[in-house]
Amino acid sequence: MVNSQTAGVNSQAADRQPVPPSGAGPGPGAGPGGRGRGRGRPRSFDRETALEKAVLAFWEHGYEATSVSGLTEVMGIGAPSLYAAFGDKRSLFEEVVNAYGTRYGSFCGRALAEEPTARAAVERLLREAAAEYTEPGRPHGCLIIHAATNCTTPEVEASLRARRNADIAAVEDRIRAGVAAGELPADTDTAALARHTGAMLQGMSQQARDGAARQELEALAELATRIWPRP
Amino acid sequence: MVNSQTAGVNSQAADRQPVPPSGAGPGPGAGPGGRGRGRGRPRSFDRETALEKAVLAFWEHGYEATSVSGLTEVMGIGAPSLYAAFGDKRSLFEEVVNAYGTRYGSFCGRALAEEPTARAAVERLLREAAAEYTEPGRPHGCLIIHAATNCTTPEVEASLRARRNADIAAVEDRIRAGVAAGELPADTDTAALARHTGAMLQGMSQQARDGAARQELEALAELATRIWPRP
DNA sequence: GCGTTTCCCTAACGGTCGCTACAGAAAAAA
DNA sequence: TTTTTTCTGTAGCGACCGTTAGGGAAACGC
Repeated sequence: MVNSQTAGVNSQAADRQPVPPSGAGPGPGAGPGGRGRGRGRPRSFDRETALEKAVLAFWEHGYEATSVSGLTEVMGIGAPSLYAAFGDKRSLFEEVVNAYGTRYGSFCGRALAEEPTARAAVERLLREAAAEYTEPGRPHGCLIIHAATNCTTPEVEASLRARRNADIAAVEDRIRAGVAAGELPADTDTAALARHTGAMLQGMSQQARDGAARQELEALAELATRIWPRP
Repeated sequence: MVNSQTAGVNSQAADRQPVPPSGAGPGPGAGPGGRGRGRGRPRSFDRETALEKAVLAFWEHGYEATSVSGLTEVMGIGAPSLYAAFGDKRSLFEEVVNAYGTRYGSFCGRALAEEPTARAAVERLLREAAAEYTEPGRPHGCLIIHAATNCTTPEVEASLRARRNADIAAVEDRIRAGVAAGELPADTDTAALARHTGAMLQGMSQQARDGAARQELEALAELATRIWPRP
């Protein structure tokens, strides 16, 4: 009665893949949209640009407070185009979170991977977070931390929570590697140090949202590194 | 056309005062509601009990995600009774925040006021926060920190933000007093220490929401105090 | 040119939101 | 008792939510 179709899930099988695994470069076809060759009319908007707008919207207002009509407005497309290109709101948000991670959150992984010691890695992580969280011209703080607190959709909340805990686990892995390498005492409480790093990141993100300036967050980062065992 | 009344603000001038400044004790009249003597039918529910339920609901789900229908359900009253007793959703939330502060957040002010030194005050503040934020049988974390992030009503978000910043300012006042008393070096960066304390509280609150146990938060609190100038 | 395929726009769906008119019930005051 | 005042339950308001038919319009392969 409500939906006389098969099961009313989704009738049009649009492309909807997060990112087509095309070869290197911007891909074939310089036209707008340009996702290789299709049979019919090509998309009239740039998917990546629209996704970036969605990232900024979700980043600033969070999952719930960002309405689909608000999304269509900032993305410059109609609701049916949004649903055809990204699926429903949740899958768009999922894609947004991934895009955020690669475009804005990559400094975390880089700091952990590129620095020679665990201590230097965490120091750089916190220092760069102070800058990232207060970068002018974009929302302050971290999307992963703030976009899905107090959410009526528990799965969304749980997904970001899992991401946060995974990030802390990554820090702990790096610290453990430092202990194994002999940089840190063998009895170092790696879990506590990692959790402390995560708590500092989360506190800094909240402070950034509450109006703290970059210098203040950097002072915070500097303070936080004092707890480490003397080198 | 929409509202043929005067301005449609509020027709019934119910009592709606947050807490009647009655004398000490539970007040006159042991009956349910018992707000002195009124002329008509007395309220059939206990206002304080209902408010406490609202505190827990807002605490757990936040301002936006707590619907009025959800509130009426947990409070055990109908929507008109809620509006007559507490005004609209926002003023109820305001009252909830105040009630939370006096019933669950008072440990902050006590720690700052009762300890002999600034360092001991902050240490106790963090240690007790670890316990408060993970207390079984009630929502984890802090309502002030989490109930109005990503809010479609900017005033509500701003109100809690102001409260957080005021709390940090209170910590800084205590630290400054410690400097003035000679407990701490005269060149102590009081603002940074206070902000660090606030960031730790916020990080601990988020960790509590993300599933951290009391012991883990206590380890965090212990770590955080290492940054203080040696006594 | 053709037909086909896909996209975009308008409009609307059912559901929930915060909020309230209205009438009836209940208790205090007379 | 009667009168007056207030509370409570039903039922519904308009607005917005996320989501989707359905009908042109546009660009492809041929």
